[in-house]
Amino acid sequence: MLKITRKVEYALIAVRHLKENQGKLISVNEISTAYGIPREILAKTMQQLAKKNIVKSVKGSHGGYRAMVKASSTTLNDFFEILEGPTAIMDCYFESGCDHLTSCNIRTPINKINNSIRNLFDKLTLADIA
Amino acid sequence: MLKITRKVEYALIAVRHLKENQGKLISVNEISTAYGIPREILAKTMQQLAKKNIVKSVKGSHGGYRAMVKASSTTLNDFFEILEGPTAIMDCYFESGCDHLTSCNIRTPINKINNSIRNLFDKLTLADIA
DNA sequence: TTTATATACGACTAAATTAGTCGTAATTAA
DNA sequence: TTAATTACGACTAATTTAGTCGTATATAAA
Repeated sequence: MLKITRKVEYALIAVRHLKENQGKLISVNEISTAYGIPREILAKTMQQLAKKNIVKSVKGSHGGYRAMVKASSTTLNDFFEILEGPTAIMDCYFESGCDHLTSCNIRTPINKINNSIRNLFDKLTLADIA
Repeated sequence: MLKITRKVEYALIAVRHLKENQGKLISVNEISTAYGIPREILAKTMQQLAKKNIVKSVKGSHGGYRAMVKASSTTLNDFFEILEGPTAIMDCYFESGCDHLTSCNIRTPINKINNSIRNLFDKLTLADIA
């Protein structure tokens, strides 16, 4: 439990790699072979990041990705949300479909913990990792 | 991602319930019906907690569980570890079987984040939740 | 204009984790 | 003896995560 997904892991590795090669265009192939990441997964992940302007995509032969400014300034919370949706240690933080809300005796403290974690990830940016 | 399991959720609810009924013996049945928790899962979870002296079990008819001192003083980190093993946002924090450690470019910052989370859960005890 | 190398995107399958069930034994109050 | 309970392990189901495949589109270079 409390794990990040491989998708997020791959994305962090890729963003870091792009930043280590500022300006250059880097293909998904290059990153996937360098770090042993399945190519198709990484490709789709990069597409998600490109849509949110974390990276810039260039199509065609000799195409690839490069890091954009947001690849440093984006908070981990925002980054995680782009790839996996809102971060919450329990669904009831965001969703409403819980049958037991009236009887639930831990919702308030759990939400406080969730706020603490979100606060932590709000203070960290991709610059701190990648 | 970054979710706690239902098992942990059920355990927190149960511990809190026991503490709200200090001294009384409460059966698994009572808790599972009160909160809509599957009985067998809760039963096994309580057994794990009893082994670690978070709660005390009393067998036989009119048996049940009661909260022990540790039901307040245990940190969330320890509590999570009892039920789900060590907390880490990525396996490489504890496990060694990663093929890509030499090429991995995010291990150090990921470990720092992990330390931050563990530090957060070390400062919180069951008294803060349950 | 053809070819090779890319990104873009959706449908699909496989693997792993989490959640839940079932059966049986042991304990103890009534 | 019976009913209510904890103890424990094997099993199945559901969900989530991980990974694959097929096809379309774009573009540099031969």
